[in-house]
Amino acid sequence: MYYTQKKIESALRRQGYKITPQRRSIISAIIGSDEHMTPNAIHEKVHQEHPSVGLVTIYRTLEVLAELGLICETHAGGSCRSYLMRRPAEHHHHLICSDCGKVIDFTDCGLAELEQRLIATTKFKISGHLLEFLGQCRECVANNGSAKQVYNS
Amino acid sequence: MYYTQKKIESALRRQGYKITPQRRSIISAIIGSDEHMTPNAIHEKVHQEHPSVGLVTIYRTLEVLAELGLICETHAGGSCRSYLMRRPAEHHHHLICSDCGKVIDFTDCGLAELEQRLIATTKFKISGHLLEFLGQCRECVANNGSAKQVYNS
DNA sequence: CTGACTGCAAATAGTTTGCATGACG
DNA sequence: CGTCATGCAAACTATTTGCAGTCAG
Repeated sequence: MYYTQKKIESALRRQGYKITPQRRSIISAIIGSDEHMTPNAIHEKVHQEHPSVGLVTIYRTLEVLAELGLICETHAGGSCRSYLMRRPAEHHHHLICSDCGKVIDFTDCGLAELEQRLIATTKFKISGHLLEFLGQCRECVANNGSAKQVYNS
Repeated sequence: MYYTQKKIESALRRQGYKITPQRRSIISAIIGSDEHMTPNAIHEKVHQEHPSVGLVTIYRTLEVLAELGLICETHAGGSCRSYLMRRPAEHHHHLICSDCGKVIDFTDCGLAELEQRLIATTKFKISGHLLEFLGQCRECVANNGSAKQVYNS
């Protein structure tokens, strides 16, 4: 279901990109995490094994991975910076805990009908959609109090 | 339906904020535009009338307006920087042209059922959702060629 | 009057680029 | 071996903050 280290590496190789220890480590860091990660978070994680890896390399590797569609960006909680996460091969959306950052994927958004209606009424050529639910996971609800209202619902 | 200059100003006043010519101008710039605007775009527009207004003031005013829920942020095309737009008072979503930035609002997303299902299966406390369709409007389809695939669909 | 608002300049944070060196294939 | 990748430093862009003067209420 999810991409494996192997699959990603062979995809890279197939596209003429070289496999370096740095890239291996970056890929493994992304795959090994259940949460969205900022470039910075990835850097810290990679740094533990390979202290010499620069943040620049993270950015450049992420660019390549995103280009090949092996990772995707999301927009988590309040801040709008680009977050990245491992990505299942198929269409999916996210349910994000705004407290701990936990991400749950789901695929059945049932928006096809709405999309058709929008196309009919607006004559747009729709290329995709972004759907994210925000909230608090059970653990964070238990720990804190009420959820912050992040987006209008 | 949409906030008017008057309503926004009285909301500000009610909260103890002062109405200055700069703020008036910023509000009017946002209200007067059909598209999402970056802080920079707002600055340019405001600058035409009041050349002395600094970008800093734009940021500070936007912060206040967002705090009071009078404007909202969105995530347009590829780039992930924060964009802002006028905001209807009620629940709505956006259909965004990734070429020209045109924004169409719609309110009937029909996601309530999905939300209930997610709550049931994940035990999340869901505080809201973000739904944006990306594509090209009729004009841009006519002018260019095929749409770029921005988000997975 | 007085606290809130503004503009400037400087500080931050995040991200990108140029270049010489190093390593994958 | 040639080419692509890396690391460093510097450049850039977007945004925030400190401060002294100004203005709305």
